[in-house]
Amino acid sequence: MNYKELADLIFPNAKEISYYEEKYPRRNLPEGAIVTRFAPSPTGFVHIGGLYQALAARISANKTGGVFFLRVEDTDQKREIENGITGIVNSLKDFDMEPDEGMISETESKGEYGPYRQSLRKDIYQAYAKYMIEQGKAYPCFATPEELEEIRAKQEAAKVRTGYYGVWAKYRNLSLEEMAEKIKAGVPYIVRFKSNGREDRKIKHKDVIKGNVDFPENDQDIVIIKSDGLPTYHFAHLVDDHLMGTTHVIRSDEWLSSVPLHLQLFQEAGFKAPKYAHIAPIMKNDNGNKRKLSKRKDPEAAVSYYKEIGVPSLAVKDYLLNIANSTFENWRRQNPNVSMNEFDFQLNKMSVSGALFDMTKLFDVSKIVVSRYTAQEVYDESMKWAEKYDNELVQMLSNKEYSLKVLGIERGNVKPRKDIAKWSDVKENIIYMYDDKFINTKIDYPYQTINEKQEINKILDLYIEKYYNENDDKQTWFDKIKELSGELGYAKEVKEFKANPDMYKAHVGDVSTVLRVALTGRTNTPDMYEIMQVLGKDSMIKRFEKARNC
RNA sequence: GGCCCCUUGGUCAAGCGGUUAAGACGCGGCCCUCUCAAGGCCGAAUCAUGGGUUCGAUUCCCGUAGGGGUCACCA
Repeated sequence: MNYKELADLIFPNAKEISYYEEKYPRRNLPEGAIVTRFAPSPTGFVHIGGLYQALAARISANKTGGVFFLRVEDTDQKREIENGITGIVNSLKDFDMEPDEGMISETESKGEYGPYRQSLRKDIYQAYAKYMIEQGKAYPCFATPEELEEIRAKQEAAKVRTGYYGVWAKYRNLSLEEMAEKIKAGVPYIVRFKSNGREDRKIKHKDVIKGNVDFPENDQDIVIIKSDGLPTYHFAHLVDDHLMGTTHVIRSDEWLSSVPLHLQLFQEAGFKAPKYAHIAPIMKNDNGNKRKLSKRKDPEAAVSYYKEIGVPSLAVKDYLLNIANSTFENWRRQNPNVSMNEFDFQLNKMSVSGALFDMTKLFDVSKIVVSRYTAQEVYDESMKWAEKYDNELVQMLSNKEYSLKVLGIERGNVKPRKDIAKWSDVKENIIYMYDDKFINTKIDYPYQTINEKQEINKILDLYIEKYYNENDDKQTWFDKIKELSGELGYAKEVKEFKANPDMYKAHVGDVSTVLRVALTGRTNTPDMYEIMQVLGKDSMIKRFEKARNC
């Protein structure tokens, strides 16, 4: 019995690895091109941290003329969810980060290095596992869960490291004959890597993000093929990233401690190891404690959350890039309308420690993004959002011509309004502009300095009858409000009032407030001239009437 | 517990042996011919800690504390 015969016994139908090596030739890409991937498990919604990694990967590939692919790691069928891949594919699409290769739906993929779904690559993994056995670098292990438990208990009692290694690896040194015998007798087994590492030796590694990291060598005989015939993450990583030509593994830093193992795997298999970039997770402050954003506890951990509240995906990406490379913010200020692909993104400039997710900052970024939108764009995006989440807003927006005017207030000029962070803000922002929402709703008019009914009515009547003219330009319009103020004994200028407060009842600002409150039911609104223009005289008369009867 | 990583204002952070320790969000104030928003100006607020090394440490080394990760037939 030799390794080859043992390998044949275990994987009688597996192909030679040369078959796959030829089938998936090395990529022909320019020097420095980054081939990288997003490799999630279809076990739930896409996490904001996952999107963050994917963004770093997508941009790195774009910048270098490389490849970004989507590989689905579904080797744990127990944890899989219904339509998990679709969720991932759609999330990437929502953020305009579609992969160059990989899964494009639950079952379909594109690209020459597939399948891109690990459960469909079973034959490939087995071929490579067979190869490892032939080389004497892997072996069948017959340990039952009970035996493993027993080993662990002994290790804990002896206060030594737990795991399957060295003298504890009880099936590691079985003779090939003994192994064959058990297999033929039908004893269940899995396949383990035969580590030649030593815990007392150190390896040096340079992570693209974390920099120099030293570890002890790996000496664990980790499982490479599970009892269901599928590989573990580590082995799938070795095989897939080798065959798919990955140059950079960009992943969450919880994997950092697996680096010694992965390097060893590549070394022993005789393949070139990729570079590793371990990204710090996005954290949340939970009662003074920093912790990872949790899928279970934090709604904002799901990328779908941002879609639901209507934060533009571009804003989420801008914010994330802000965290990724702090120079981005400044660049963005200088290049407000340039694609983020033009930004000189540096993987190695990413933060080594986890940043707290700052929703306020995200909204600020978002307000800037939205302020650059035209009224038409705000309209389109709000409508798209509303159709899914807010019927009343759809109904309001269905009056398109009018809505465009409303959304156009203080928009498109040099100092565009910066008050919408998310589409779910829109309704509250504009609802008072719609007569059918305003006229028949009970309003508590928040009058301020001038709050006597009679005086208010006097202002409203005089203004609409004597002063207001729809054709006035803004300056004339305001001059008339001043005149109105003067006629009724109010100061035409605020400064004048402040200088001689005893000579006037109040000032032009107070008069304006009366008009504003009567018109909108609010003390704070955008520019009142524009509001009147959009409302039109008929609506103004109706609104003044309503205010008078209140 | 072992191993590994991290620690600059409330938050994101620049910094890479000599700086008045940038900038952004948030906060406070003032100014902006009517209120907001925006904008402009100003301000409060940071190098976890103890030892070294050095003429000089935020920066380099060691320890301590705190935080995080990892120790599966899960990824």
